Amino acid sequence: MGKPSATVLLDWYDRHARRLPWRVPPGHRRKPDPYRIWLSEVMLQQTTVVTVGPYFKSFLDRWPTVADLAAADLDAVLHAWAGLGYYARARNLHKCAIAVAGAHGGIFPDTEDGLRALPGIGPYTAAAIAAIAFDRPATVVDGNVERVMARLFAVEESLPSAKPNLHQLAAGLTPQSRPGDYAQAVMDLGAIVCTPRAPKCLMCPWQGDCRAQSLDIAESLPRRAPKAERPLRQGVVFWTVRSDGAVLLRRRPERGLLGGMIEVPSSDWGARAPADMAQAPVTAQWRELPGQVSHGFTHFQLELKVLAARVRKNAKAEGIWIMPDALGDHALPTLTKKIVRHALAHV
DNA sequence: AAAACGTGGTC
DNA sequence: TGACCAAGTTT
Repeated sequence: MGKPSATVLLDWYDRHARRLPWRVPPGHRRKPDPYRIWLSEVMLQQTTVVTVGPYFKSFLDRWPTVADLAAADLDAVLHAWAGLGYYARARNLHKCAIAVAGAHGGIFPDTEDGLRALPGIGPYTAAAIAAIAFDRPATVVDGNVERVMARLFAVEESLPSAKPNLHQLAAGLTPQSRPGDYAQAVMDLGAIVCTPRAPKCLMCPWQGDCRAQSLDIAESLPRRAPKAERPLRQGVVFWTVRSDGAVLLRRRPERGLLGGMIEVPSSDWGARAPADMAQAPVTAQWRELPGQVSHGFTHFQLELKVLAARVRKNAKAEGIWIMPDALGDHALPTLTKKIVRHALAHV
């Protein structure tokens, strides 16, 4: 079985490359803007191309350069990021913009090590920016590349322990010529042809070099260690409506889950919802709304009952009073939006 | 080093 | 419909 050829893959890429908002088409003379490459790569961390599209365009429209983004309020960035998830990315994005616009004079580092030192840029993103924006022969390894390598070389060891091996196999194929296009080509191959389920091996430019295909085990690779089960957590949220119509929300702490985002005040989330009103933001006549709000996080499933009450115009409470019409002006993550929708529909 | 960290789409 | 997964990083 021959070694998979970068040239063969690049030929395939020249014909099949996806047209993406942040991508310079293959063979194009224009150089990619490192700011756009960085912005897209951070947004694409654990997030699909389809989801990222509109966010990328609105960020670029609003903050065309890294200096513009650095000058923005963190609140505005979190608001614009709302719905994308993994909100630490938005805080690190802002930190990184400030670092680049400040200490680096508005110029992104052009080496993996230099990039790796910036907030929110890990091994994958540093390699991707070095390759795509600066055409350096960095080895770019994301989930697609891991899958492609596991199949090409029929790696039976399971993830995540196989990561170092897969990285080394990927490094052995990385070319000196057109490394940026090559990196995107392997990822496109994984997204279009070498898909997790039902890979289209007959369309693959590397089919003659793929051990997994010759063994007819492509779809079963890469193997993965069983993932931990997601426990169920429960709680109650307090939908507090003031006599002028404003509702009570609050900002979550900067660190941790949904850090810095706006939430509806709630009890702790535990194995069971608390039975008393001890954690209510105000003393009031609480009434339970029908149904509940369910939301899945990466590491637990959440179920929330909604309690509602009306309070006087001069009621004192920790938080932010917001008119329902103005909710769009704030950084509401999807969980908060679900609760708001549920409360508005049932109160 | 293992766990924390969101969300939406797919089959 | 529930499990799986997506251009990972941080602590």
